[in-house]
Amino acid sequence: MTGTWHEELRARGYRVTPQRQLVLEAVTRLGHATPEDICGQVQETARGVNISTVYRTLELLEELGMVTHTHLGHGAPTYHLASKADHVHLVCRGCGEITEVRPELVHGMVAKLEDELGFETDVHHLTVFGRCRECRP
Amino acid sequence: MTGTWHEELRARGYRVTPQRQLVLEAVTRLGHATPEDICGQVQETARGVNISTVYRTLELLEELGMVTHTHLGHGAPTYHLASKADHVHLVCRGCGEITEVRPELVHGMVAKLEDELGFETDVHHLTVFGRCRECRP
DNA sequence: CTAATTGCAAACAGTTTGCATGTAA
DNA sequence: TTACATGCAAACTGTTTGCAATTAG
Repeated sequence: MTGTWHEELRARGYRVTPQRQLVLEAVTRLGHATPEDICGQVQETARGVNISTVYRTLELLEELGMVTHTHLGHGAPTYHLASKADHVHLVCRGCGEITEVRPELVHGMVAKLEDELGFETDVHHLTVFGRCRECRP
Repeated sequence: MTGTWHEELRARGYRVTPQRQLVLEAVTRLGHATPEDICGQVQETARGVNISTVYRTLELLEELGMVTHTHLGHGAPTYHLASKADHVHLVCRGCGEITEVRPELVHGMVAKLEDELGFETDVHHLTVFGRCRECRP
């Protein structure tokens, strides 16, 4: 598994660096992590990695299809492993709780957008804001 | 119609100021406008209104339920009149086109989230990213 | 009058960029 | 050896805040 993306990077003319490995490990371990979270995690594990390197690496990993990001609130976006991203996010405006739900719950909507408009939904990036059971009026 | 929200403001101890009227007019005229767009529009119409006043006013109007905002991309959020906000946004990652669709298209999803999880969806804030017919692979 | 509101400047968070230095291949 | 990557500092965008001056009621 480790070798796989090393080849992928090299095949495209990119290099495998310790920083890139550390960032990917941090995304794997943390899930739903902001660039700053990732930077912090990496700095604990080892020597410092600059925040701008984290941004550049996340951009690269996203381009390679290994990670994806979502906007869960007002601040920084959060990053996931793409392989663990098969869910939709619910964000409660009351308590701020983030819930991951099965993508089947939105299949009806996705099918309608497809049939009526030819629009292909990016389900992994979908975030639904609202109020959870506990926070409803 | 003009008088209505003036009363509303005063009743809550807020004041009706020229700046607040101009910002509301700009939101009405522009639709899908960022704070900066709104500031620009207001400055054309009349004497300058500071960007920080625009932010403070939008916050107030949102609290009063007169406007809402959505995040349609990476940059600044866009503001609408709440009375014209009864739609869901589709954003195409290819051409950047923003489409407004009838909220009925997502009623199935909303009902499922409600039934299965007790989650109340904020439909007006919902933005679906993906690819439009023209930009699909 | 006087408390709410504004403008301004400064602080702030998140992100991007230019460039000299370092390093994977 | 050399093109790619990093670190650093500086610029930049979007937003918030403190405070003195202004103004609606």
